[in-house]
Amino acid sequence: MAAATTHSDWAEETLASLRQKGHRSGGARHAVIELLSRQSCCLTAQEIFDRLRAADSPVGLASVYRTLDQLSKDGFLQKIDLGAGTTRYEPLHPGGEHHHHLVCDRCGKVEAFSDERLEQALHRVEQQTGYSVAGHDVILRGECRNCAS
Amino acid sequence: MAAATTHSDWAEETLASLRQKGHRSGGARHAVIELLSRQSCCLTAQEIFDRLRAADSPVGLASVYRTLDQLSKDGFLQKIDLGAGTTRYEPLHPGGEHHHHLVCDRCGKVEAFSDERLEQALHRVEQQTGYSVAGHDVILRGECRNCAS
DNA sequence: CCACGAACGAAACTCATTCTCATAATCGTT
DNA sequence: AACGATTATGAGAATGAGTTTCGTTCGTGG
Repeated sequence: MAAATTHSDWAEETLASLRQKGHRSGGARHAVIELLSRQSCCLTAQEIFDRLRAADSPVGLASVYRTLDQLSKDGFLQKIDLGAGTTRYEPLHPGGEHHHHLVCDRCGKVEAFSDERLEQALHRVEQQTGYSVAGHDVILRGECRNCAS
Repeated sequence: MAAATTHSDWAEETLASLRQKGHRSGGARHAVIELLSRQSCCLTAQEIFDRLRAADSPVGLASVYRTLDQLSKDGFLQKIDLGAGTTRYEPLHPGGEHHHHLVCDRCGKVEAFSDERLEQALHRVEQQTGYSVAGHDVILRGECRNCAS
């Protein structure tokens, strides 16, 4: 695989980008980025807030949202809306694999999947639209193996 | 074309299904269904509420949500979450064409598209997951022709 | 070390959606 | 056609995610 970024790489690159853009390094943003870098699955803002509270980094909820918003705009996070009324966020590894999500409507479990042919089909459609497509979201809904039985 | 349902068919089938399930026919639900049947593009609950208010059918917002929820569960409506914080709904024509959405991040415009190869790729992925997949959502985001210039 | 301005946190606020509950309407039964 | 059981409805309160405001804190260049 062509140099997929590791978790700590992601945090470093993200912080470096912020520094380069002239931002200062505050404690709240650093804590959010550090927490995100250690997660592979997607988190909600509230979960991030709660976990940082439970740990030794009492951040404000507003700072969590500010950070998530900023990182999403800069392309370091992917916003994922699974339809449950809360947005989820997960690190986006540039050059790393691109994946989508599979949600169990019954138990709420979320899994990731990726498929090259699907990406190709999406790419082809994106060309045809006439839009300059910046990205796409794909969500499959159904029942997971456990719930289906 | 292979018997795609017409708009009024959709309303009739939807009402028939409710009757068959032992529901009574109230005015609010009927008004919501009737309004939806006349729309091809997706609407938000608030838009439905406002339009019915503006017309001669003063329904309660709770009734709008109740109806939308019920019809979604029964498979007559598709819930569409475009990420703007509000859920949209549109009639689902059984046997009719299945489409997805293209959203302009700048002006908010929504267009529909459909692509057979994309559906095939999705279907193939769905088989591989091990889930019993009930449906899928695909959203393409970008800038429309107007906004890109 | 200072001053400036960015980053922060608490709390008020917005807005979509859900809940509660009293009232009105529907429909099978008489 | 009236009755009664029960469902549908609507107003408004409640919830909860996300945003805004604003005074305070803190990082950083000078």
